[in-house]
Amino acid sequence: MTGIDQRVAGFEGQLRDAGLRMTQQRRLILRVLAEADDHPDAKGIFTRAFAQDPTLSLSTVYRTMKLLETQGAIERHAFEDGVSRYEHADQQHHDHLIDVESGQVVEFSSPEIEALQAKIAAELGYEIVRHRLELYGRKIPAPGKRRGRR
Amino acid sequence: MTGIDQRVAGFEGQLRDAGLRMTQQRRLILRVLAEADDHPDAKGIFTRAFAQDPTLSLSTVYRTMKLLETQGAIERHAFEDGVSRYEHADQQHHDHLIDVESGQVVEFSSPEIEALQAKIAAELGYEIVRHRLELYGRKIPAPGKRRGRR
DNA sequence: TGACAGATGCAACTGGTTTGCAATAGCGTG
DNA sequence: CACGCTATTGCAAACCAGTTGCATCTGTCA
Repeated sequence: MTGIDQRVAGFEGQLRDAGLRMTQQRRLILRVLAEADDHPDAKGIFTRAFAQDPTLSLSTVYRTMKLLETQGAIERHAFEDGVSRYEHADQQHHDHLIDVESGQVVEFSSPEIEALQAKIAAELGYEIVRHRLELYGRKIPAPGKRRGRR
Repeated sequence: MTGIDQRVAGFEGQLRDAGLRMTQQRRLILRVLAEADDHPDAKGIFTRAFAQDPTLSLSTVYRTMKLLETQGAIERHAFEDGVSRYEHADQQHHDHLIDVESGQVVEFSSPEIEALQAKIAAELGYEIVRHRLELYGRKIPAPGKRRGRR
């Protein structure tokens, strides 16, 4: 899991560079975030971290998330249910497809769509600062029924 | 303003058809909605309606909005600030571009993007149930216009 | 006009997130 | 390594959009 370790190191570096203190609770939260491959919300992060350190408080999680977000270390998304979910930002840009039945989040990216967005915005006299694209879908039963896949 | 009147009539028809009562407060809220050409939130609708009838309560606005939404008479959107904003649904599908400086909302639609979304979802094994596409942009100074910028 | 279920106003409540405050603990200095 | 300054933490209270229980009121239909 060196990938995770270096991700943690990256987080730490970002904080240090910003002149912030590296506390136990931040280290813990950073590790939880680095290990997450889903899109946990504050409570989820808190739960995972709390298991390691039962003195951690939820407000510290919120404060840390806000901090990391303004540092640009993580991204915050609010899907339809309204709660904020987080993911580390050390990956290329992508959008999300949410399975309406399971809540599972699938990431995807489409340069074509991005290009179209920019074109549309330009036609309206705008330049895009950021965007939000979420697809809510239902799994289609595999046609051939071939096994495997993922 | 017959456009508004017929929109109100449309709302009333939808409620009647659903076997619901046409109360004074609903009539008022319906009118406010029909007259709105922006994307007001519950408080905004309440404020406008309250000016006509100071006995109206905010919870009635919330209840009515939920009702109209399930009737399909209005659409609810939650942009980045998280609060629910509403617009009447008697128009064709469109997405939104939000001016990050003024908060102004511009509507647009792009069959090309919709098609791409469907294609992407299909490739991932999903069929789209609904989607959310919001562009956050900044107005570009008109091209002919001199004025150094940026 | 009367009866009754649906609708309203009010206040209390919810759930996610933020904040004031006193106590604690990084981190640079001596 | 101990010291001190200030950032950070935990806790509880506060916040805010939205919801809900309940007693009262009012459309609607006979």
